[in-house]
Amino acid sequence: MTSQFAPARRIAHLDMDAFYASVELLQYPELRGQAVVIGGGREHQPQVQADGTRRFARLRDYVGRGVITTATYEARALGVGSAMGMMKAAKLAPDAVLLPVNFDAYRHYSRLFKAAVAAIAPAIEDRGIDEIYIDLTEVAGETFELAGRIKQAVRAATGLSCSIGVTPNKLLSKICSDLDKPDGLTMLSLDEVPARIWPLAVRKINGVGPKASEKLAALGIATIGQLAAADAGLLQEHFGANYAGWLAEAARGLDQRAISTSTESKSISRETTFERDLHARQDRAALSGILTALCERLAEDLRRKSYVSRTIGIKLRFDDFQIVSRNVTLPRAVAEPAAILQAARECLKRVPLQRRLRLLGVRASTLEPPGAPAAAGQGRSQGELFP
DNA sequence: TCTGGGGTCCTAGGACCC
DNA sequence: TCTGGGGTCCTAGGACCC
Repeated sequence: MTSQFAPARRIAHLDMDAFYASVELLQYPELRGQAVVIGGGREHQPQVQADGTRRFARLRDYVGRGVITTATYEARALGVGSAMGMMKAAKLAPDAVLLPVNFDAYRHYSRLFKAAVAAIAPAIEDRGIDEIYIDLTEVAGETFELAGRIKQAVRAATGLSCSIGVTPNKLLSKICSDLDKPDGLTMLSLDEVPARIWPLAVRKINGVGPKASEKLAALGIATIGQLAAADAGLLQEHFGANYAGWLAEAARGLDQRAISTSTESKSISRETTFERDLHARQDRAALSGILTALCERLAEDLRRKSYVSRTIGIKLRFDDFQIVSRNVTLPRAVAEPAAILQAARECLKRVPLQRRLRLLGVRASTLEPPGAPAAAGQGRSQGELFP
């Protein structure tokens, strides 16, 4: 794709610092400097006391199956962090302040920071609520000054800090935004990859997760530099041609992916983990109520986002954490709760339900805008087969 | 008393079509 | 009596990410 005439790309990755926790600190400034974790449901709201001060729940008070979504840097110093079960975290940091998630507030600040960036650099790829890629290639200005201006604009719009990496591609920028957190700004060119990227753990590569890094470790490959030096045949043997080829490119800091500005969803889903594991027979009524509620919420999501869905699926997680899914593609797209529920029930019939269930989810995929003509050649309706 | 909820992409096999 | 090479659509599972 890169022609010899194309200008060198300048891709930024911007990551908000401890985003959920930082938004909470805007509302509760008296917690600044303390260990604070965000997680759980609507319980443990701060209580306003008679003298006007607020009383906060502590991590030790938590009972349930929630995980931490974000922790302040003070809390991270105690060994707790994202995705850790809160019961486990409570052992490490019982005195940490516990706040419930407040997605409405996070979405609000997410819109604010993205709008502030878009006013400077419009080519933005959304990567969730708290991070974006920005293509600065066509934006006038020297890179360091430009990145500083973006950080300042984010702070002015939200009162929050962020960390930015700027490099020739998304892969390196993602790594670099994490190198100097919080409030960091890291720039890197391709010829700096050996000195600054190769010493890092392979896990720092976006796309190398727990499974792949463990397999690599077993091969004696711990750092990105070792990955870059690894034998191509060896990698292919263990990871397949596709992933092995990508690993080798990534280790050299090469990545041609363009910024994607599309906002179309591929699927929409709702799921819930029960307070206690449920059995298909003994807890039939409870499960039925939960399934109905999930379908209603999914229908509401579809309506709000103006989609109809041709494929409805369910997801179950059993008490042993095994996940199974079933889905069905319908002759025509649906969005009504009753139609979703009917399809979900059909899917559920195809799952053996011996074990207790921990989680139930409903998913809508093959999304279309409502009223769009059915895509030609898709599906095989009885009507077409037997005119 | 481990382990949330919302997503994307990839793989692999089978059905079916030309 | 057997052999093709595409291609799309669909399902289920898994890795990974925020």
